[in-house]
Amino acid sequence: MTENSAIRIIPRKSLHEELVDRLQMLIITGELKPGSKVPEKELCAQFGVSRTPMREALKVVASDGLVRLEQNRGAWVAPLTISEVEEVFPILGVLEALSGELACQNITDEEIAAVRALHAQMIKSYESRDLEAYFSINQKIHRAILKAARNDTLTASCQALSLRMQRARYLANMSDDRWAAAVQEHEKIMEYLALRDGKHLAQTLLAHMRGKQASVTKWLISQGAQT
Amino acid sequence: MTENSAIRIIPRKSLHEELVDRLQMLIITGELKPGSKVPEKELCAQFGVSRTPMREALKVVASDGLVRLEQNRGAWVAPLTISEVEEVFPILGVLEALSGELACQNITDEEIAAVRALHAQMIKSYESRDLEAYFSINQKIHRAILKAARNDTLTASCQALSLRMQRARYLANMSDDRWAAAVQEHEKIMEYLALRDGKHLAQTLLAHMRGKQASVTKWLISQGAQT
DNA sequence: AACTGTAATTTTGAATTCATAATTTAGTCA
DNA sequence: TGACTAAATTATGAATTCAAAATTACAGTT
Repeated sequence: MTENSAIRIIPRKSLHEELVDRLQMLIITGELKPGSKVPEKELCAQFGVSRTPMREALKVVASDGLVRLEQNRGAWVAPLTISEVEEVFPILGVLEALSGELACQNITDEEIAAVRALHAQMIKSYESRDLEAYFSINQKIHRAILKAARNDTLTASCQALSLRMQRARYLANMSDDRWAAAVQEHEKIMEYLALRDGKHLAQTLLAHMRGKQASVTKWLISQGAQT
Repeated sequence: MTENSAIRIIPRKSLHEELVDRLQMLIITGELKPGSKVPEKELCAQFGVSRTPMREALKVVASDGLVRLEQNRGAWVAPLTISEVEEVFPILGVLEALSGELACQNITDEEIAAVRALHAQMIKSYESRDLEAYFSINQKIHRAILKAARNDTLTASCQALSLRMQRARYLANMSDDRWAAAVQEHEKIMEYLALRDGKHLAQTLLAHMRGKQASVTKWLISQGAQT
């Protein structure tokens, strides 16, 4: 088990950047469980790298809040608490609202058409109750709006915070009601974006985020999560 | 010069955390100049640490956007561009607006009194045209409001983005007009905070940030900064 | 003198090594 | 048996080492 069973050589960017992505993935998908210890040695073996780049990556992931470093006690996967959700969603709300306003100022007709296509796909996923596909396309839509906002810093900020919430969204099933409401909200988002009505788009995105927050919080409570 | 000339042993927290703070300081104060190479070796010698914790710190600072890492070419101090300012200030605007709203919901009478005291000190600094003190107290006020918002994530996000703008604010002299306007805005901020009028406080903080942006942009242009 | 190609040097990224702190295990005694 | 102590083990933080890449210095050519 120590040798070659699951080793993958990583070429692409720098090792530590790649490892940052991998670590984030492991945490988001729940392969590394909230509150558990990050098994530094095993991960090094799994990815076939030494401790140096792995530890560099852990420092970066820690600065994003996905893990916590304890002096002389190593790295721990940050638990996902209700109060964290209550902190992060309002921030994401105002950031997405801003992204909506900026997008309305900058988006091209082609980009609107592309979002419309994604929106149509998403509706199909909803109608066939394909949650996996729905989430994936949903993310693409939000990313497309962010891209149209032409603000890389905003994109980076949103993505860093989204990551922290994603592991909840990944695992939380929406209620039927919430899903229907979310789709309704997306109809409005699409409409205001097409009209380039920044004010209303911002409002709708903010409300959309509040809906998500409520849904995630409800799920967390049902799971008996920490405050 | 290689030995003991300016070596300081660093005890406090973990080396890399301490180094993150030091690096940020060096960049904010302009000791490390925008666009210049980060002299890894010299810094290691200066702080009396090996390359490992220094490089860990650089990775973290890079993820905050203060330095850029180039594959096999080391770390470079991120240049401060006009477009970066135009990206970051609007984000800071909505975040501070949010902090204002939340602060109005949560702030105690004692905290309001403390902010009022800071405000009075700041006015004194203004009247004696002590820019250094003014900036320092100004920051304290914004931090106090953030603290009253009771949202650590918001605090962290604001501080990360503020850092990137601070090196401009550090070096840029305000015009007399801008300074007077800023003080006026702070009067309103104080007033709405005392009334716990979140909506108006948010608006005022947003406008305040727009004023800062304009002032910094103007200065950058006068310096012939990059777009 | 300017240009090009090559060798020496330096810098960088990553693995390894080492000292120390934390944890586990083993052993002692009540 | 169970609590306490001390030794052994392991994990962590940081320094050092090493290979590869980039930069610099330099010789030879025009």
